[in-house]
Amino acid sequence: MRASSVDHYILQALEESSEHITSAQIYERVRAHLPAVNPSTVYRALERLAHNGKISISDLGRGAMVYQSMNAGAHDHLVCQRCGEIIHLEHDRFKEIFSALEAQYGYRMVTNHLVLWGLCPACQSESEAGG
Amino acid sequence: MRASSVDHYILQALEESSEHITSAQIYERVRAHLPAVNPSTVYRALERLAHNGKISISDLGRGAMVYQSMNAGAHDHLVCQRCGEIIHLEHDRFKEIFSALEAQYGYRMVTNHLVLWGLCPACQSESEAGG
DNA sequence: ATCGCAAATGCAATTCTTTGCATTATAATA
DNA sequence: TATTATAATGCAAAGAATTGCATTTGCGAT
Repeated sequence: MRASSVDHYILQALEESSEHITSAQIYERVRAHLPAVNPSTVYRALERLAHNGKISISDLGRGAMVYQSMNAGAHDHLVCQRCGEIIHLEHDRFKEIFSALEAQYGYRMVTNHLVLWGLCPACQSESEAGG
Repeated sequence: MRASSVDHYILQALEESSEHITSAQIYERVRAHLPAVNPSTVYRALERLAHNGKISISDLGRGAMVYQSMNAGAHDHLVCQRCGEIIHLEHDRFKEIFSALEAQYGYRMVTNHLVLWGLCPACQSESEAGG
């Protein structure tokens, strides 16, 4: 496996940002160091890093995938399908199930930024009113 | 809320297929009934149906979203990040956690086709061998 | 230093999905 | 029937992400 400076700057961008960031944001930050870098290079690097367990990719319903370092503490998300509100959940909540799955299927669980969808209290009310 | 024949044919296509199907497959089946229908109409209908809790949308890593009827029994997926193998999980496994989340946050959980990522036994070996 | 291989990259094209805007269809009301 | 409001649609363009292919780069072996 060869090191890549793109990988380095991507990881740096992810470590520096406390929140999940989009590929566009990552691309901008990489470009600050490598002005001529191509978007596809960044996408490929992101895919490679995810493949190797360095980062994780989630769809939080923002229209673009968001990325985070695996070094950041594992946490999960409860997202309102309507208004997009995001609640962060302790990953410990799922540890038991994940362990059971690993034991049962021999899988090594990779997910540590699970996304659960629901309707927040406010949007439930609107939902009942509107149909 | 107005009825739409597109909605009808989409639901029909989903009920007829035991497995998750892609938007392309759905589009083809709707077009069998409405030859001139536009892709964006189908995408919008899919979004609408998901919004109204009739169907669910999942990314199973196939390069395109897959769709399923909410009438199909709730089940979740354990997907190998490398080879794409899909294991179906009983949704009951998560019922307890979901109930706890609903109680704690007042959310109504919508997810019933959760996707968990991992590495299957075979791909773990390859992973250790290859780096 | 040179050679050769595999990984990484650039570029353009393609695929998948969403969005803006004008138009059409539907249902309720007058 | 005519009117109005809202939902659904078509079309084209934009956005997000992936892919094919040729080129370049980095590393090890010679």
